[in-house]
Amino acid sequence: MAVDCTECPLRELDCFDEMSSSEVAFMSEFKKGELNVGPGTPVLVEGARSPQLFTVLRGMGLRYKTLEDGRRQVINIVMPGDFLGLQAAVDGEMGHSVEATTEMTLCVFKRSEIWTLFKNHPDRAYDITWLAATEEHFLGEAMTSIGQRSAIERIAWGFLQIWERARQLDLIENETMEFPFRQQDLADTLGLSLVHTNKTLAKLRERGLLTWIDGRLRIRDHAALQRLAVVSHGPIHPSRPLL
Amino acid sequence: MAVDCTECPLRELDCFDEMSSSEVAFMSEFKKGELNVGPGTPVLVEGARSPQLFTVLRGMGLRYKTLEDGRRQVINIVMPGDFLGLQAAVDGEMGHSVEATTEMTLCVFKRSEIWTLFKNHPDRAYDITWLAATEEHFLGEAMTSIGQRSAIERIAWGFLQIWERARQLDLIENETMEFPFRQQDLADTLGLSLVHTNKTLAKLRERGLLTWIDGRLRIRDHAALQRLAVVSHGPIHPSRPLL
DNA sequence: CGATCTTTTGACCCTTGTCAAAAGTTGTGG
DNA sequence: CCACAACTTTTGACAAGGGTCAAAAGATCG
Repeated sequence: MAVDCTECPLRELDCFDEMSSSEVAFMSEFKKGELNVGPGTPVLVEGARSPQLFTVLRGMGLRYKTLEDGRRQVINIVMPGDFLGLQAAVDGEMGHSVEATTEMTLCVFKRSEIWTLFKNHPDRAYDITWLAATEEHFLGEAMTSIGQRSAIERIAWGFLQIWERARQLDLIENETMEFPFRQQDLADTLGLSLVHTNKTLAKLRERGLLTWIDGRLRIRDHAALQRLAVVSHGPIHPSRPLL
Repeated sequence: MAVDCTECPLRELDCFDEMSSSEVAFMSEFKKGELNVGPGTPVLVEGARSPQLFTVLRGMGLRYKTLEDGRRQVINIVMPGDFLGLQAAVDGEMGHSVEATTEMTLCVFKRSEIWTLFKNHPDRAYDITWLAATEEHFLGEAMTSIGQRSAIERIAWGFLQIWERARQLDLIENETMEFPFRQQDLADTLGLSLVHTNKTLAKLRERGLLTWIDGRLRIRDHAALQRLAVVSHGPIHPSRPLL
């Protein structure tokens, strides 16, 4: 039932690094199994210790933090290839929660073996650090969006990010991609209210920049969105590690 | 002139992990020298490759990103013990810039040796990952502040963070700490305008929660600030690695 | 003692948030 | 297959938090 790392469908993609056969062999051993969860299932919980680490094999979800009074900030959108639980692995506990939005399949690793990994597989350890540093990079960009951009700029920026990731993962079919989130999720991602998000979205639609119907997103004018988003120098990584 | 790692003043602090003598010996070798820079000096530049990595030994600064039209988002405040340049080390280039605000002393490491570190010093490699994961954690919190909190909540939250870090670094003297930034810096950190930051700051002062005079900050009512900031569960780390 | 930078104030108003309700969707059980 | 509950999207009206502009008041410094 479970996919063996030797035939991991993600590894085929151009956006992921090549892996030597010994690396693949090690990952096969490191992988303890697969977890299948349905929409709405919490995968990791803020503040909790998790004995497990995951790599998303299939499906989408959200990472988020909640304030005591219920306000929620979505940190980012979880897509295939994302590595989950690193904070719990090194820090002891998670700084945010992760929840599946669609049905989702995760490769499961054992947290306690991460130390072995560092000791015996420096190349893989380096990859983990790469991922952490890259995530840090992304969060800096996201912070800049929320802190500096106007509502319409933020939404344009957000969709460009999502679109680019989907493109790399080959998730775009017929010019559209699956986008299974609610407007509320988008609002919480960008630090906007639901109502204002809705109205701003309408403007983008009216201007013919994008459509979002039946859970599928379509970018119709990429260039115009980029202009709107005031994108800074965006060096897109050719490929990244996969765990 | 340069401080040898064996007598690193930071290592004495409770907030940093103990280091074995062999670890110290390795760091001594890893350290290539010291860099002394004055206020306003750029240490790392967004988008640039840097052949060097740094650990802040003394002084304060800012990490920030700028948009093409000049808007600036401060990612966080740089304090002693902070490790700078990881993104450039693994990614090739920095996702943000770093600038010294006060005079600053930095320990200098050679980027190219980081791979040796991963190979021969898994414990130190693990520490680097720990730092990256913890930074990620912090950025998530900061994003939540900017995205969800009101102006007064953000400022309260921000000062609490800064105060806590200063406390750990034993930087509080006479109930006050050095805080060498401008209101504009604070505004750019929290995603607020200068004017509004100024007015909100005045409210906090009037309520007797804090003072900020002559570049020194004083928290007068810590509990009230925490209530204002709607702090979520804040597990403070007993100690962290130092590089 | 100007020149320059930072902080403070006041006036004004625009972007975004809040409230409320209608309209559209989806799913469930009878 | 309909009816109803529950959820999401859309609209409109209104309020306000926070932004912008401009200028005065304080600092800093050569």
